[in-house]
Amino acid sequence: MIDIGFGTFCTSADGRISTNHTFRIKNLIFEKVMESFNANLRDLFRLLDLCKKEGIEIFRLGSNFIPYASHSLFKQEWLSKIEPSLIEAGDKIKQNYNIRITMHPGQFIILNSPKKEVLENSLRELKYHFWVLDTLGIGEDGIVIIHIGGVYGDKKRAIERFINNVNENKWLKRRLAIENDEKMFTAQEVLAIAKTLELPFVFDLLHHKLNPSSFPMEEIIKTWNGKGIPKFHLSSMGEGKKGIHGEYVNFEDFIELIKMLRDTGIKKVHLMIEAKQKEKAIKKLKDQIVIRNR
DNA sequence: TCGAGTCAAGTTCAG
DNA sequence: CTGAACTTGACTCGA
Repeated sequence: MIDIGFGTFCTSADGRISTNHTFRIKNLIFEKVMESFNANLRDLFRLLDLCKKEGIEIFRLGSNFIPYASHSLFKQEWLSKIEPSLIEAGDKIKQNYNIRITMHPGQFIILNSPKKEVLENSLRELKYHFWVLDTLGIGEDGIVIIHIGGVYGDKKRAIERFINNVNENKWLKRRLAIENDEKMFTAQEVLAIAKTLELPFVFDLLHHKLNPSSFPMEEIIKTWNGKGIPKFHLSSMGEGKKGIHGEYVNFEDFIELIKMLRDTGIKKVHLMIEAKQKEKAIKKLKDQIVIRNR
């Protein structure tokens, strides 16, 4: 039997608690940053309490935690004013919670873009993510997950660019993890990149089903060697519209992933449940597992 | 107070 | 050519 630690992200199911408070860029001043940051910090602990209560083992911090922190108009000295609160928060997390914290920046982070500016912006954004996790004192398993990026009409070149850009910015390897996406890069392709760069591979079942390929699951698990408990994304298709995350996870999808994992002999995994109903979706899944095992 | 429209950023593809 | 989708909803305005 595989030991499964479930994970949730950014907000509570009712949407009332969020680590993604923000404001409009035209209103960017230090006071607005602090207002959102303080709300995000307060809600982070509310969410960590919720996770503790629900037995959730992994939490994804929202990328808006410090709004516009990587924007060119954001003054870097503001970060040094925020730093003490983050260090304090990190201590509090270590003392009171046993939870893994990760991040997953948005679709704008593209390390294989042919445009110099896009690459630079992406690196700045990733640097901010690393800084947050480092300042909180989060361990090595606090990964930052991204997709490979665009294809630009030549996938081989696009992959080469990704590999070169990571190799030219070696600091990325400390926390970077890569994920297969639902359109462009299959699990098979991401696995090859992960092996070349020695990056952990976060396998996403829904993306794999929309963009299938064949690969040995043991190889995916091997990419996690020394980088924490192997992490997977699990979600189900929303009703009607394709590609959109559903409210809950279909039990069949859960079973499908577990079947893939079972034969590898892995003992423990983290499953990030990407469902709109967040902690409620986890609860429902756990209930179904209990019923199934009865 | 609430629903609708809008929001920093890239890229792709359905329609 | 446009809008919507991915990461995630949150904010803002006007009725």
